[in-house]
Amino acid sequence: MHAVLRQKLQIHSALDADDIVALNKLPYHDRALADGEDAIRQGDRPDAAILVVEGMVGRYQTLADGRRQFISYHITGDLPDAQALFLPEMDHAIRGMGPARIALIPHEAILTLFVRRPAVGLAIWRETLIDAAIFRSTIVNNSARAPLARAAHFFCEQYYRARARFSRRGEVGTCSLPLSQAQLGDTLGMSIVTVNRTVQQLRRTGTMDWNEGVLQVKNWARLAVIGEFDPAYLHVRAPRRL
Amino acid sequence: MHAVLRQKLQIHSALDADDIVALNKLPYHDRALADGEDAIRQGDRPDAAILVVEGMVGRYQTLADGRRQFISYHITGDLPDAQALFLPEMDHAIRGMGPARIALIPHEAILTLFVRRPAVGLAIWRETLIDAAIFRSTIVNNSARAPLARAAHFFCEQYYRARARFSRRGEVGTCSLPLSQAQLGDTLGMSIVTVNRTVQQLRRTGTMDWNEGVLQVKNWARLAVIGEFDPAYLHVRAPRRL
DNA sequence: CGGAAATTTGACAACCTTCAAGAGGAGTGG
DNA sequence: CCACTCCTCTTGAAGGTTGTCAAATTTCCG
Repeated sequence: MHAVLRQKLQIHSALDADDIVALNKLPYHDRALADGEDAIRQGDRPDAAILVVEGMVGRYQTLADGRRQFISYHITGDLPDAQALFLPEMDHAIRGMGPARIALIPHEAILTLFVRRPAVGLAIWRETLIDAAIFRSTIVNNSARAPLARAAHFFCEQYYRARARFSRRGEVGTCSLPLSQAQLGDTLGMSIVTVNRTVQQLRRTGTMDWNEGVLQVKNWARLAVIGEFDPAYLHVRAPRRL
Repeated sequence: MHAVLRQKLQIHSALDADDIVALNKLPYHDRALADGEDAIRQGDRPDAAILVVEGMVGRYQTLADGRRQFISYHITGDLPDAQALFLPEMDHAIRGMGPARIALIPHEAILTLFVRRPAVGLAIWRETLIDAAIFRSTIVNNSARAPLARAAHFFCEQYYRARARFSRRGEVGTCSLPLSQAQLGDTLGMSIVTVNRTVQQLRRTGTMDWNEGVLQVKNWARLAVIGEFDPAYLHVRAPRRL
């Protein structure tokens, strides 16, 4: 758990030895999430923050008529509800996409750490800012791009984020993306039928495949062109050449 | 300028006398923005933060084919590019919607202030988190709601944010919303024709009007129902009864 | 093996976008 | 002062895309 958090923060922020010592003393407890199980619900006032240790979790809001809109997905090392440190009431829920493992870190311990080790606070602040940058990109993607480009951009982002952390060069490869087509529809704002046809159309380009929760990228450059994908907004400190 | 910033932060954060003294010493310089003038462009690396003093500014991204997608709008007291304090490269641009006045506060001065007065840093952090909450809501709105509800929700948000700051109770009233219908289309992800017909449809409900840059709310309760608007996500500390 | 869930396909209607053109103002120059 | 241009708003019509409805097929899980 401590290693996961440290590595994530060090992607974009410099931590000194004392920061890391303090980080490693953070108390936490593990929790397993079943597929579809909520870790937090809309309206909750959590007193601990979530760190994704393994698997994927998704954030979503529920609409008046019961439909869901997914907002973002998070993988190992992400802090999907860091904003709850300062905004007491959750405006969205968080659930496991497939089975996942999370660590719960008491807010109190994190806030104490911020006082003693401001650099850690800034690193987590930066984390929340990257989160917001991804939201901005999602607004643009879901509002302005046609289905094919929209889906391609989404796949690019998921692949890039999964890969940026685990490997350096990955023109070709796979990553986990354990969603159903219905859930992808609730992510991109398209009907399930359109999702299905769009994914098939993408497959026919030969740039990617997506089956049984695994995304396979066959031609990164062309997929990125289709999705108009420019990873600048992910603000990885030293942009990785994929 | 100092009063504008102080009042904004005090909406949601407690500042003590020393915090305010330090805040009032922040250096800045004023800048006038003409209608449509960019304050910052995508790719810039600004060394000063923007505080909106008067008027409205909008953030937008430009797509591959030149189309624009507006992301958010900001009024007096907002810090629309606070994220640039820690994410050096701008992933979007900021421009005046109608003539506006902004104050530029050097990043260096703000960062120094954070060290001496951590409460101010937390207040601005909270500001960026509310920003992100608004983004989440925008993702949901633009992805999942039909045109009528989508436009209604947008108008509700703009009205609520404008009103939350300036007056307590405003079931009925007006606020400035200096956009063209084309720009609203680039905000909500709808064509200009659909915007026009949707606004007319909203007018016919008798709940609102929008003309010459002025939004007039005639029946807040019904407009909020049409837009499925719940202001919880704006995280105003003591929710105002509108 | 059987039932449920997910994916896939087809058909049709509805909605939205695009294209086109007209109306109403604001600003400029003759 | 009027004509002209530009911009925004508005309206109409046509065509295409997407959503809805429905059902078949495949996959997953107990």
